[in-house]
Amino acid sequence: MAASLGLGHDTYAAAAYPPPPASSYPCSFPPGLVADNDAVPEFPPPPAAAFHDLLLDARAPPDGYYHYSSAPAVFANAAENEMSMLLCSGGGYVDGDGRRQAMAASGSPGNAAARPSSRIGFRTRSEVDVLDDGFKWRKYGKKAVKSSPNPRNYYRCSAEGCGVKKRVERDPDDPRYVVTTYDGVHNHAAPGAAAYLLRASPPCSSASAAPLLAAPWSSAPSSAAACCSDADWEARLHAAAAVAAAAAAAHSSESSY
DNA sequence: CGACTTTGACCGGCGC
DNA sequence: GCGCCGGTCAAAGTCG
Repeated sequence: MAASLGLGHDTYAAAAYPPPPASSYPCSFPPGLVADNDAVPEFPPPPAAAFHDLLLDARAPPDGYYHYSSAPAVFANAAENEMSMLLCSGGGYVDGDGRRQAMAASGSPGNAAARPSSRIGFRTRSEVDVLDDGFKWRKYGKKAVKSSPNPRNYYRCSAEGCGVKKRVERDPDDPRYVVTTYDGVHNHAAPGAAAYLLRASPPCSSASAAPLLAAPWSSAPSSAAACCSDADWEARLHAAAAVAAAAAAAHSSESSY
């Protein structure tokens, strides 16, 4: 695995931001999830990292332009599923050549005034390209990109008035992985698979995002183990990722603008 | 027949 | 100014 995580052209320069102290992670990974040491050797896994708290840790940079969360990456393995996650908000990212790029916005790429407030990328090992995250998406474009042999697909949330977009592509370095990048924040509830995740508050999180971040592992370990088959777990993990991403983005926007 | 996907064209930003 | 590139549009095709 390279020093930075390959997300197609939009390689997130995670190495530029050191991990926060262990004390920033007051909670535990959910049952069955472990940090993936091999994926990012320069980021030793926090000893006790809360998935949702990491997601909530996005903050706007001082210059309002570009940053990574102080918890730049979350890695998880569960049975046959692996997922890694990166947060980015504030409207910019660093491409594969290390150049700082403006966030493209709908209808006006690079327009700082119109750019979305957040972008969050997931890297998930999956045989299917499009993960069911509980939201309904409409594909609006497909593009071969120079940085990857695999095409990049563009989706928009089908909900009326919701401008959330996502890009999906196979990792050029490892086609077993799907890289999904979300732009924006849903302004509506998840109509499908993610809905069942919206339950009791997690043990520690911000009040604003708590309802969205209540993942399966937020309940007692015994009940979590009892309700999750491998397939169920994978589905929940995917859905939780999307829900958490939306919440993290919302939190980032609330605290930054 | 409506919703969705496909795909080539188009647009704007960026580097040279 | 020009060409490259990523992102989006929109017409045509497909599907249930």
